[in-house]
Amino acid sequence: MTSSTHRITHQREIILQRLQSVTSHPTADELYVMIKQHLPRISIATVYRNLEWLVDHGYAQKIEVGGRQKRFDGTTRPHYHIRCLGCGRVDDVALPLFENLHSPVENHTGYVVTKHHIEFTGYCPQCKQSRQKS
Amino acid sequence: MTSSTHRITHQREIILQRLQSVTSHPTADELYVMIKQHLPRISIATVYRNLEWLVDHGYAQKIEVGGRQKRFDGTTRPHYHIRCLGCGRVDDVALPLFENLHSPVENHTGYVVTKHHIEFTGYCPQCKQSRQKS
DNA sequence: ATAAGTGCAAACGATTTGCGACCGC
DNA sequence: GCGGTCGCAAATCGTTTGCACTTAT
Repeated sequence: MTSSTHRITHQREIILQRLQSVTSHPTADELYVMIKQHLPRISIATVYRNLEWLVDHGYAQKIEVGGRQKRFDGTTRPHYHIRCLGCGRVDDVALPLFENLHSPVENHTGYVVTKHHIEFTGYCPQCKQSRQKS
Repeated sequence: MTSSTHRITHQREIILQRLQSVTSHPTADELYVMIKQHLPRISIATVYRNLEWLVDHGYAQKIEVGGRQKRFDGTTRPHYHIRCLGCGRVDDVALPLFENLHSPVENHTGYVVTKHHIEFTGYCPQCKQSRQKS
């Protein structure tokens, strides 16, 4: 933990700070436009590389849900998500974690289980009204 | 349900049949190679188009899990999955469904919830031994 | 000096699309 | 003949990579 040279670079700091400033779960390119306002010359490659780095070093998490793009979350505490099938937005779901599922699953699958994730899908408050029996 | 012209074409039939012939959860290109043995001139575009069609018409499901490629499932009964972080394979998890989660989630998120999915991740029997404290 | 990090542009892998040919009614 | 479907190739989208240049120590 206490080695290496540059560790938290300026770019990394801004990226994490922008990620933590929102409660949404932005995609890399959504973050890219947010970050550009603070670092106009940053490249999308740096955003991807540093998001990966932040995840690997326990500063953020990548949430692997459906939809084409990956999304990122500035908190590392595990929690569940709900994704809108209309607009793609992702919100947190405040449900207690089901920790106790892992061992029964290990028993019948033979896997070692490291994590689980629950993704709900549906329509967000905005999208649900703009589709009253279209 | 009873309209249109061609409905189940030969290609669609073979694709669904191949998909249903396996208990794994193949990606589009894994299916493509399986299907080519029966329809050597089929194109990958047809596979994608028809998988989409089969899903939309209730013959199959797309399982939106992590990893880069989408996977398909020849059964439409909802169930949970576990994905191996080593080799990427996906297996079924025989856990009863948590149907009762939807209304509490609707209440606190304001979404209309249509589905949910649980994805476990870990290491499959094969991969877990080939990584004894590497 | 040197190892890590950056920006840019090109490469990549998965999926989608435009289009002319084709098939079954 | 007509609408739906097909195969092919090209296009697109999200993400990753190679490389030459910069930066902090």
